[in-house]
Amino acid sequence: MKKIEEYGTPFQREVWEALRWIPQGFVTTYGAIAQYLGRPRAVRAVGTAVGRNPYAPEVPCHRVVRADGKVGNYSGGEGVATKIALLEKEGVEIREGRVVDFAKRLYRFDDQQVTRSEGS
DNA sequence: CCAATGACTAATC
DNA sequence: CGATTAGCCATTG
Repeated sequence: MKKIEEYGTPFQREVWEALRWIPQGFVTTYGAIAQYLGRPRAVRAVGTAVGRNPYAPEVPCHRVVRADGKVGNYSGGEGVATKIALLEKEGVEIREGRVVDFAKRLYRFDDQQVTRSEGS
């Protein structure tokens, strides 16, 4: 693993490290990361920080999508096309630029990625 | 320090 | 659902 600790601002490092908690096959939103970092309103800053991730796609910045379920943007490889390719390769289905079953694929940093099938 | 910027979000039209 | 507007925040010049 690379040493994130040596690059970027403290805030950016927090964001990049947060990306590591996102399980393969799941996605999260910029807002979720912002909340996880204790800065629920810093969604833009989070987006900028994620976009500047120098370790993509090693650090799963491609697992971050928009709050409405759309894929959003991507700066690596072929852009959004690469982002979608990576996600589908991990088992996240994408249709018309949106994540299929977004609610079920969303990782909230709260608990584990339990797919909980209609609990009681 | 101020002004501009951006892989965002929510509300309106 | 696409286009616009306004809000918010860390980073950068």
